[in-house]
Amino acid sequence: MIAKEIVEGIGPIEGVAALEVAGGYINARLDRGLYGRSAVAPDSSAVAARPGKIIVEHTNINPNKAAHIGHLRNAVLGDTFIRILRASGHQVEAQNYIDNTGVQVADVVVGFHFLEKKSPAEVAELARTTRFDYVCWDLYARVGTYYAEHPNAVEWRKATLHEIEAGHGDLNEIGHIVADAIVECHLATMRRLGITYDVLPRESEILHLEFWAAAFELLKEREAIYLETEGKNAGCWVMPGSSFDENKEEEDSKVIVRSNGTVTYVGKDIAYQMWKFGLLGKDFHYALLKEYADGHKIYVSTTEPSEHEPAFGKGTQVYNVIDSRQSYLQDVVVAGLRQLGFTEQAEKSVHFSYEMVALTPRTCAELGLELSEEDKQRSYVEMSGRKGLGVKADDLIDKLIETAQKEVDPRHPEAPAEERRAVAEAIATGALRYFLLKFTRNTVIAFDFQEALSFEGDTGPYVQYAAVRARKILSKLVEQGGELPDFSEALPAAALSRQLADDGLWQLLLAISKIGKAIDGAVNSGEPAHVARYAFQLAQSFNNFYHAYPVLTEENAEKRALLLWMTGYFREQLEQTLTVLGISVPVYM
RNA sequence: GCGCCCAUAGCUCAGCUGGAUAGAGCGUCUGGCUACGAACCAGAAGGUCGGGUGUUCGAAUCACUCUGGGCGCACCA
Repeated sequence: MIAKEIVEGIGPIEGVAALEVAGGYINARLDRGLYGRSAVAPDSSAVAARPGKIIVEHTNINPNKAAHIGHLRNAVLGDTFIRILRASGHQVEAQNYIDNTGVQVADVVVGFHFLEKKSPAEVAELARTTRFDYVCWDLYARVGTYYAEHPNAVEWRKATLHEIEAGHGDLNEIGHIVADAIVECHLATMRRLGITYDVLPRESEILHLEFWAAAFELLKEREAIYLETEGKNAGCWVMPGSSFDENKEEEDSKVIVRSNGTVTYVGKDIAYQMWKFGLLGKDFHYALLKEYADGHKIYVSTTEPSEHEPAFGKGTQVYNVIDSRQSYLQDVVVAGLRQLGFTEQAEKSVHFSYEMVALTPRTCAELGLELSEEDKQRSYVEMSGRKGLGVKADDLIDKLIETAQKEVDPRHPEAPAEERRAVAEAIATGALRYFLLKFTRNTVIAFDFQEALSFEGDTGPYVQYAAVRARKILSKLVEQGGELPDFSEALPAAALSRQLADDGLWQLLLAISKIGKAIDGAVNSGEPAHVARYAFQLAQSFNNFYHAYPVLTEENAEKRALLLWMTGYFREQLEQTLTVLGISVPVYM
């Protein structure tokens, strides 16, 4: 009733062909010719640059062992979100924090020095000649079991941490050899997936440049923390529980400085978060760590100035890609900023959280890992670096390439081996990135080899395949001596109106033109999975089109022009979407 | 004990700020390759959205509650 009155009273709208009443709803039918025309001959599609700089910190792997699939989820989420932000016009800085002086590195040092009795020179030799991140992976697990059996061995860790902090001695030297070598391994692993960084801020510089001291003074001055005089935390500087959770009381206070005067992890993190916003009053110096063939440079923090050092930090918004298990600590960090009076920055601090990657019992069995009866009943089992329980990133990538190669080789026996290898790599990394992105962030991924190695259905290769098919149609056209018409001439609004009366084609056009919406949605919700989902739907629409509308054999000239234009438009939009996802399109499949 | 998260088809997951007959993929069953290459497509079967109460014209979506899972809650990082 009301709907009918509205329809009758509203009058004609530009671009809308008809309004219909349907069971209390009003359906607007777009003018297909006009809509199509705006896609064939767009006015201007440049994305406007946005003010400010967004810092996205991700990866952050302890440099003491090989990266595993949990780390990959972090890095792929972070890297993709960066690409999404950049696609929507933001200036973004990719940071990867390196804790090269922490307990995890110290434990591997303990392994080399106390268990294996190796000198720094011998460790350096190992780093050069072996699959070092794998060696450390095993050693770290060994140290873990050793601690469990010899509780006193924790003294070794203490001694090691002490030397590393003081900055001298064999233990310190081994620590830096290990951390530097493992960082190189991680960078190489991530590079295989197209992931890179702008700057690597390291804990060693945070320590030597005394970032903490500056933050400590400010925290005391603004009374964000106080010296506890009684109870279990007597002698410690603590942040009251009420600062980060209104339901908390004094007894839930968080220790920031221990009674022995050393700072806790959270305290250091507050100082670091302040630096990211340019609030600390201190800064790093930088050195060029590496430069890739494509010109991309990665800088690393240093204590001494060098020539031509770029400026990092001073962000207006900060995303910390950290798994959801650390949400409590992230809350404390943000509360620290707020208590210091930096309310704006506190609001611009986003814990970009995601659930862990666990393993299915079946995958554990395939890896030869023994599980308790209890674990076998679970739907997934948590990974543990300390126990050496996990799937190494490079092993998984290798396995994916191997699997892809088995599909590629028989399809293209005549192609050069090198080219087939490149195709297999594109498929493997596309499959992996897509697999990690298709789940929304707060879904626990129960990793399963069979599922991850699949190239059919809702997978990266499915999407790549659609893109390859679109390219193939266009290249076949040229091969047959044809050429692309000038669509702006060949497809005036009237022609589009005629051709788009076909619902199948109209639906495809609607699907293709929604990329901007998908990206905006992903930015607003912080959900890269939206873009992955859009890519899949787009590929589905195209595969459908591919079967329903033979392009090159179409005899009606106007329709053929439309089909060719659609193919090209699809190809363009899908490739753009895949680029945002960090997935490349192989030359053939 | 307190806090956060999750529960949707046999399995794995979507479902954005509540809106029309709840969607994919896998698996199962039927069909489709002398081809713009089937890593594909078409079709079928399969769900009282964990239970309950409430708010609303309207709830998978919001609130409360119960049940069953997961993860946190150190002078560890």
